[in-house]
Amino acid sequence: MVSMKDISMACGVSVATVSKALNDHKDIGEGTKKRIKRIAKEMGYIPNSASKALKTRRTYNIGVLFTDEARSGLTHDYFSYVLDSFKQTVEEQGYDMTFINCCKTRADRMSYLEHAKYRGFDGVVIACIDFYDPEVLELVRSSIPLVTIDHLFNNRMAVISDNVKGMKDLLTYVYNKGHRRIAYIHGADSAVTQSRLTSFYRTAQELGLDVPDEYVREAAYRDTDATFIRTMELLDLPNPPTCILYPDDFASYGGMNAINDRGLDIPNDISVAGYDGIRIGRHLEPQLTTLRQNTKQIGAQAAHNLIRLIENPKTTVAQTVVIEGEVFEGKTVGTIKP
Amino acid sequence: MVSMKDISMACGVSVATVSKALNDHKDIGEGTKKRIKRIAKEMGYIPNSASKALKTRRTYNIGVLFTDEARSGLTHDYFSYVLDSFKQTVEEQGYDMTFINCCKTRADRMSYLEHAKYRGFDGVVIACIDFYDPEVLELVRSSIPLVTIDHLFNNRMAVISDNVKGMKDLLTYVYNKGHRRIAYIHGADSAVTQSRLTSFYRTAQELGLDVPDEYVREAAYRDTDATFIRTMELLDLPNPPTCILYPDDFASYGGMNAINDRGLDIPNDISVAGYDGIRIGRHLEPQLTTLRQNTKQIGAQAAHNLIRLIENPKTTVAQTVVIEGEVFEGKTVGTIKP
DNA sequence: TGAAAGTACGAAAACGATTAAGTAAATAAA
DNA sequence: TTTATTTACTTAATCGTTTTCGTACTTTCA
Repeated sequence: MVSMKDISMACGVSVATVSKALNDHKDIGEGTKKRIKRIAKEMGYIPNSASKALKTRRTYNIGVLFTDEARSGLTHDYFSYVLDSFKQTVEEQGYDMTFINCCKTRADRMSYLEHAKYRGFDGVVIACIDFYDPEVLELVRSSIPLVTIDHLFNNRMAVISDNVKGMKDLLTYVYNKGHRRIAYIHGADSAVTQSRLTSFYRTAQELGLDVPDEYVREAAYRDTDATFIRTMELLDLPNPPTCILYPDDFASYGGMNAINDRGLDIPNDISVAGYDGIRIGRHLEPQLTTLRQNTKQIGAQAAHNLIRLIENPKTTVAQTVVIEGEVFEGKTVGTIKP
Repeated sequence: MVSMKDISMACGVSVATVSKALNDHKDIGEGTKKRIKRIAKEMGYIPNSASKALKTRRTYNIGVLFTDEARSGLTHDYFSYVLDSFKQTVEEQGYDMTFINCCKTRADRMSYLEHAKYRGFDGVVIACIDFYDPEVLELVRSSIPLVTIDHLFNNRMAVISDNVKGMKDLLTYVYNKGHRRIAYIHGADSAVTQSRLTSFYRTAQELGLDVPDEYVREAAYRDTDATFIRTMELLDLPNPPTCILYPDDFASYGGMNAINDRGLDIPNDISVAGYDGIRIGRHLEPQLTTLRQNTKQIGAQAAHNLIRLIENPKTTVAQTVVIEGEVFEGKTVGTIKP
């Protein structure tokens, strides 16, 4: 490994001069600077991030915490797209991304915060996680620059998908297609669920829509078995809905299976809509009508805001960015004639 | 940030003693060791990975290169599961995972190898990538411990899904269901494609199966449009196949759409099979028959072998591990009576 | 011509750890 | 009792950078 010392010897200057030349400090002569850079390149010099970090206290490394219950957020349709966009954006800005170790089985493991300090992350992004985990709270209460996705903490930067407008738009879309008996199978309790549920009720009221209690049921996100059962229950109602909204696209297929099993046709006999806009939904027939969340924007905004926060901690106030999605008009919501 | 120096002062010993005590060296008295550890914990001491790496030349950090054409491998059904398993395994062993920066737009970017050296990765894993990229070759020719997934380089460790046996098993399964006119729409050229294609032909021969040239067509992986077109072409043949194999599960849905558009029923009129075993395939109706690759094993083996290589570079020879998948018997391949 | 400014570089300390080598005291062996 | 060994620590160098403070030499300006 060739170091600045090697270059300094090859050039007949001090290491200080090499450092300054490579970092374009102004107090180095043009000629020397050129020469040092040339020799450095010739010798195949690569800086050492560890020693750089040690001196400057900046790692240009961002910690990511994406942890589903069982697995990482990597296998999660929605979050993997968000993460992908986040990654692309931070890399454009010269930052790297390291996962915060979330293996909870090791005896000598560190907490999330300890791990973040250990690695010296310049900032941290959190998503797809149990936000009530004490370790998450510890991290959030720390002084590390941090951005959360789809969850709001006090005085912390957040990027959230606009679930209020999303649900409103989706419900309104369905309403405008003539549906008046609309059921909603929602996900398990969380900030996201609450936003959508509240928006669902409020929008229904605004539209003058009657929503019987039995039309609103709970399932878990991405749980096709749960939505299958809930859907069966809805279909068994004396006055079943003409349209069912699901927690997310993936789970909606469980519901659609129930509907198909009953010999009903989508969208002629009953309509369905998902939430997320996962890729495969656009490639299956009938194409899934859904609220497509803007994962590209969410990831990019989270990255930009986090980096801004890192690079000027004073001027940036904690702010929340809300990213709108849009109704993707597939073929699973049919028109009801009055 | 409390450092060893702070602890040494609080304990009235030298920093060397603190270091040795915390690292359980044998030449520190029991009492002192206990005391130092206690005080360290009380003071909230967290080691500094940068300075540790600087001295020891070990980062306990693994670089990952997962790069699809446009995006990272994060949004790739198969690879995201492999990566998830890899992550879990390395974390259990005390390693972290950092992405190798693959943003190719920055002017001052580093090559993959440069980046790996810069960050001092103890090892690198590569998958889901253009293995002919010159930068990848540079990385492969370097002396960094490295494991590739689903690709074989000379003298490099590799973990590959058993595409030969996989295709053989899948084709044999279909054959045993009575099919004799079996088409194969394969993916674009790559090591994986070649293995499967070769195995397809060889197995066909072993089974005494006639495969007309027009039954074998090329599409791209995960490209539903391509498989849609190829499927239409197959259906237009004077003597169309009774079963079509696809490049992967995702792409198979493009083919199934074509089949449905023709008013044909799966599996009664025609059968299809995918490859991968993506999660949603098991939750859609009809359940997709496919070759389920063992992503859990692939990721875990890659991690274990890489870490073994890192921890004893001498004794470990470059080896290839082949992980078998298994036929997942869904409902898309029907039985043909003789 | 002399003082003030500016330019181009170097010396050395520091970041937070590890580790080889040294040392003093206690213990064991001769 | 003397010598050898063991124990428990310390000293100091080092990893590869960055950065403050000097310093020698030039240039500028009164």
